[in-house]
Amino acid sequence: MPKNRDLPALSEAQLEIMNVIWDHGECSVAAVWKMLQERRRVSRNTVHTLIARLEEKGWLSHREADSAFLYRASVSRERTQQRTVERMVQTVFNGSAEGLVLALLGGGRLTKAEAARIRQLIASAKARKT
Amino acid sequence: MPKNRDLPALSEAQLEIMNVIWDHGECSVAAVWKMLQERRRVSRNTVHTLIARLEEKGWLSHREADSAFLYRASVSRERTQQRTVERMVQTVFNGSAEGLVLALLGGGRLTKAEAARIRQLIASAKARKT
DNA sequence: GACGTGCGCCTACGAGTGTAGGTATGATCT
DNA sequence: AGATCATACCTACACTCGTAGGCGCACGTC
Repeated sequence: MPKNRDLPALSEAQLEIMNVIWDHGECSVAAVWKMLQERRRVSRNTVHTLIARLEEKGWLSHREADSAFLYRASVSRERTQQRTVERMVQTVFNGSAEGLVLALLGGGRLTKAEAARIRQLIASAKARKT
Repeated sequence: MPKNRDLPALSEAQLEIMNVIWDHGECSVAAVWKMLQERRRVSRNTVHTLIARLEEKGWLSHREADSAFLYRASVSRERTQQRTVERMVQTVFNGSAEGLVLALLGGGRLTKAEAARIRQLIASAKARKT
């Protein structure tokens, strides 16, 4: 179980793979390939290479089943997301978490409903902590 | 004026450069180098190469002054931050801005004061919008 | 006029990434 | 048994990135 403190950030293509596996649990290469295929054309071998490299670095592990390898994530999506956000707060927002929230709200990309739900999230987080 | 819609994400070293220039306005290579030098050892030529490549891609532009080039950002820090957050919401949080805020709050990295300020930010954003 | 110093520029190199072609092996179908 | 298919693995290539060495030019100093 590698602590993903050590792991560097995932690239976009790598995240695509991880997302599929986080969504579907254990997957064969072919399964991941088919999922990706729905959104963009990519070769099976490309997916294999990406998966193999992710395993090398500790993001995935596999077991053999039914004459094919099933891969599963060795790092949870939640911890990865948290690490990514922390990293971004540091590098892009100079350590200011408020800066990030400001950018999120100021981007003009949020619907009112989203903004409302976010407000509520933060309110309830406060309730839990105090 | 390139819309940074087109520009891909900045790497960490690239962001280091951009942050210096965003903080100090127009800078010569030597100036940026000295700023970075305070935090980590890096060659002047490295800084030059990074800056040149950033200019190639439209993040920076320069003018000549006093027998040296002064570089300035052609994309604002705010828009870059917003683009980065949006990109992250899409790729890491599957389009869910709430997911991002949840990860931010759940990371255990925020002090109570930070959380409070964030709440206030969101409250005032609401006030401005309604 | 020689000389150091600062600066822009060209070149390079190792690592990582995205992409994929080819090969070998084992299962399945006819 | 032979052909087809799925799968894992090896190899490769172009590109980016971080890092830096070295060259040449201009300018001030001695």
